[in-house]
Amino acid sequence: MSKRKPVRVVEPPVVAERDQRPPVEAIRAAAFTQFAERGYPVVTVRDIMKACGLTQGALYNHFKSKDELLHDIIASTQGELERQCQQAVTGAGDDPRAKLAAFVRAYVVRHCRLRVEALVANREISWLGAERVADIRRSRRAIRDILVTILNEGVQRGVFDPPQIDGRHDLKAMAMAMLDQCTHVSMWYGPGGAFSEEQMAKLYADMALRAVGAKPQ
Amino acid sequence: MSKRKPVRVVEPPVVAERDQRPPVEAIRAAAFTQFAERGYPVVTVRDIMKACGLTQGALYNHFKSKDELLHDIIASTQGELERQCQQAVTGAGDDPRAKLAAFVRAYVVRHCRLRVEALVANREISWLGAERVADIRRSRRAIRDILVTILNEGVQRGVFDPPQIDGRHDLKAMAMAMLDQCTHVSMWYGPGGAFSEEQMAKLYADMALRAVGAKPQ
DNA sequence: GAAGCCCCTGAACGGCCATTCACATTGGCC
DNA sequence: GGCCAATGTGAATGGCCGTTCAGGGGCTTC
Repeated sequence: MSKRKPVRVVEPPVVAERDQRPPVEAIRAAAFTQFAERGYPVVTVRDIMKACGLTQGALYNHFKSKDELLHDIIASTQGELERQCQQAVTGAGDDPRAKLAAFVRAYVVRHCRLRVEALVANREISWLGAERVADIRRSRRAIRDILVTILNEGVQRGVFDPPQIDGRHDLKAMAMAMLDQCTHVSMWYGPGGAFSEEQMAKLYADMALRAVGAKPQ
Repeated sequence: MSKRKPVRVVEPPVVAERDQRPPVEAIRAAAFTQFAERGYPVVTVRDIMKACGLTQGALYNHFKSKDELLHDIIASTQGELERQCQQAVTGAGDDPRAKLAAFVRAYVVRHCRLRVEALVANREISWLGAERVADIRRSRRAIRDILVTILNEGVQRGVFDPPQIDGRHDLKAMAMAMLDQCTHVSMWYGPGGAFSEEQMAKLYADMALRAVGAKPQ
């Protein structure tokens, strides 16, 4: 009757065959799956290593600590996300409307396609030690700032007419709102549904353009 | 060098004076704060009880388990949220535009004002055992359905003209998107900022109305 | 065939976990 | 004053935790 740990639905991993990939990758992969299914604090080093056919001690030949392992996983998806957002915007030409649409579409497609990666990056980030969390936050701010810049341009050029509160805009809040919205598709979108990733992305881009009051192109 | 637990930024609680309120409430309050600051799995029963000036064993005179304690906390805020949403809508008259605005405003004001409650309810829910999570999910679905119903009415009556994908609506997806957006104000809104809770609520209501293509009233 | 390196093993360390239980201590009521 | 229920204590139970480290294989390179 003494259940020692909260379990988040899924049971610990069975023993596995030794993963054939290079050990660092095998460990990363196993940890990723475990963190996604059960959450960082209840996944033990032993669980992770068992899942790729090694023993506890071997982890420390490849990572300094469990914490570093988590950071490694989150940082790599976060970095790729930032790159993709930047790329989408620079490839979209000069019109703020096109930039906004491209940004949202890229962001949403990614969050539909790499749901699990997004989930881990967003849900487990709070377990990172203070030093290791800093660069992830920086990247998030950078992404937000891309969006804020687009909104600003749109307003300056008169192609966006966003809602005001007492005569003032709050473009930062709007950017946050949009990002929250787009980020959390990953929490409920399933590929089995009636709409594809691209259709979702289009829907979200439409909503974003409407929200900022984009003038017809 | 053997840091035993991930810490989520904040240190365990110092010993506290015995809380003067009735014990159940004192425990609930202490647990709530601890869960909010450090997260369910790393908060120990000893931590909670120490924070309200009791010892571990006493918890079990008031709750069956740590799990039940968490459920108790989440269920009470979730219930109140559901009630407030319902109330806002029924008090808003007949026009779907008014209903939508009222819903969003109530939801956002609450999530700005009770940020921490929202945070705990959303972040820690995944630690609840399968049996205990069911009624929370039911309540969430109920809230979503209120929103879907409003959107549906608006479309039927021709006062909403939401974006389509390949000629079809996806009102459920739109409802989810709006809820995600509104829920996560609680993650970054701070009362020190330039805008009040009510101003935020108005901003979000405006965005929602624009997103669904509400015709001018 | 020796040396050096990389990688893995599994025991060991010091400590903490949720829950139970025999045992006080209270305070109201006869 | 005696009884009872409610409530609190803190030791005990049977574990598991992240990390370290001595020991040992199996490579390559001389």
